[in-house]
Amino acid sequence: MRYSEMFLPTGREVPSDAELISHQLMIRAGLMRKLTSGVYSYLPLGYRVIRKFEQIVREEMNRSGAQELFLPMVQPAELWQESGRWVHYGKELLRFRDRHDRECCLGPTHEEVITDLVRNDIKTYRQLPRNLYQIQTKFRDEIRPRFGVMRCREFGMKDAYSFDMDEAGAEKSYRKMFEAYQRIFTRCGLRFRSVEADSGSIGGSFSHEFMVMADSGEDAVCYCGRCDYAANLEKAEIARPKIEDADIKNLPMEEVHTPNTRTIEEVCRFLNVTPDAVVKTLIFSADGTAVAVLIRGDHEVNEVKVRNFLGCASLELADEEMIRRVTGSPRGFAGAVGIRSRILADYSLIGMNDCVMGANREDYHIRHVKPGRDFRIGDYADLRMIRESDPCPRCGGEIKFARGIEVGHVFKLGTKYSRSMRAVFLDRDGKEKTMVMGCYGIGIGRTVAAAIEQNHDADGIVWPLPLAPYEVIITPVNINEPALSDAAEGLYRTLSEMDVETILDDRDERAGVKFKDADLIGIPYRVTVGPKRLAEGKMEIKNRRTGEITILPVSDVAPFLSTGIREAGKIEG
RNA sequence: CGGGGCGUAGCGCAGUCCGGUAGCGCGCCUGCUUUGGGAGCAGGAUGUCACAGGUUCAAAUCCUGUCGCCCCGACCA
Repeated sequence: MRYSEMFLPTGREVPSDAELISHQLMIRAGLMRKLTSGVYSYLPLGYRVIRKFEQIVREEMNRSGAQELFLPMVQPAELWQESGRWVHYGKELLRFRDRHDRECCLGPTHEEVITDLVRNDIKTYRQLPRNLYQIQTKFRDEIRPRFGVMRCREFGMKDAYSFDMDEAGAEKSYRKMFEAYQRIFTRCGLRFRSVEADSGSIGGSFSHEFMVMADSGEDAVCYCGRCDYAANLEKAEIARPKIEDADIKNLPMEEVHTPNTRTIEEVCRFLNVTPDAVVKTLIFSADGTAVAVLIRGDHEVNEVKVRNFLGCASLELADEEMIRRVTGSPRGFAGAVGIRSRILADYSLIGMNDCVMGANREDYHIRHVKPGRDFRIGDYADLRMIRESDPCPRCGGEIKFARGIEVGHVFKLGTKYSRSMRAVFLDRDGKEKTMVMGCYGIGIGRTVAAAIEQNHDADGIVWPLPLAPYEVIITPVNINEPALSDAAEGLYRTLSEMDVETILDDRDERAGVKFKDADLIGIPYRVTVGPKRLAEGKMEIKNRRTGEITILPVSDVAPFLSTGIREAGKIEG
């Protein structure tokens, strides 16, 4: 493509509303523009990158045996009422009425539609298993869209759904997707990690997130330095500690006046104890019912774990009114002694026998509390966040923390949708069975943004070759010199004939401007056509990533680039 | 939704306190010079100062309301 004919508006200024580097560069490099909050247009250059990534996704999905189809974005309310999500899916589900006053929604995901499709047309075990996928626009009315295309409302997603006869088959389908995802992100040249993820109320450990590692990532993950354990922080398990029979104290409870001490730090300072001797009592409202969660003062509660343990749909910290009802005191002084609610305790409370707690009375705490003696704990469970000092739950090795961008999620659904929507089949002996499902997503735009987070420098984007919108940019230093212009045109023609994706920067601009733009948009190879080299019959090839310069005779340039690109493709493929 | 900030030319911003001719840089158009890392000179175009109402002789500026956008907390690809 000739640069002079392209719609490629680049910018020198950093847009004022962009925080993340990927967001800034996607605007500056002319990849996209915002239409309204959380809704973006892709410009030609950006769309080429999207298409490149989609193609890799397609190839690997097809290779895994999945079949591509295309489902509607507008969906009828009835399907969502059947699955129960019309009520349970929150405000992210954009609902509206059509001219006949029929309730509809924009698809935030497609389990309902695909399950409906499959239940109508798959009737026998002979038609199973199947894995169907699409690359479609989703709409989720996010509370707070941010970070450009990273968390937006309208976005492209590859979503796949597997249907199997039984658990064993579903596990096989899951495995295949997991491997396909590994190949996809490897081919893109991204540094990523698959981590165990929360699978919500469906249960099981069959959920993995694919995280592109980046400090700007919204997700925190931990991984073991010794074994291959890796998990989303909210999922990371903590082994039940062994009970050490340390010195068992049996001091009587004592209520102490502790004015102006609401935080753990203040209590510790006042009573001269360490945070691990304090027990925090957090009052949650679980589907409207009060539950007290006890956690050591130096730990943080993991709400996902609490929610999963209770199996409740909603879990939030109780409001002032509920706290008063169960503790009889204002927020900040809750304790387990005498509390009127169910009590859950984190494993770390096991063996504690002399702790400080709120007294359920304003400005008072109790010390020398002994769980079991002074109050009863309903259940012990793993309810806290992992810390960097905790050992690996698998091998006891050292746990490390990192941040990542969730670009993919593989999920075993079980029969959640197939049961509620009656997706059944007849098995070999004529018995009706419920299909076992899995679902598998990849954020298309988000992966592209994540690739930029990981691949940029002070001058702009540094595309991994498989995602680059063009592979080569030819930069004649001065378009008004016929010799330079002709040589550049000649190379452009040769490369195009060799199917090398090339931009010819034929703009009547100064060399500096062209170099800056080439760097900004991140084309992997730049061929500079300048007077000095050309007089010697040579051209200069610069590698965007390494900065390495190769000087070759004119006739060798195209073959060099073509084979270089092909080789790189082979390695990544 | 709760808390904070912003809205002035295509982009980045000043001007707002203290009311009085709407500005700067980049970009854009024309011409000449220049031509290997965002050129120089000369000339030029571009504004519903977010919107609505109010106060005033006079409002970008003061008052009230509305909308939009961004950032921090409840969700997910």
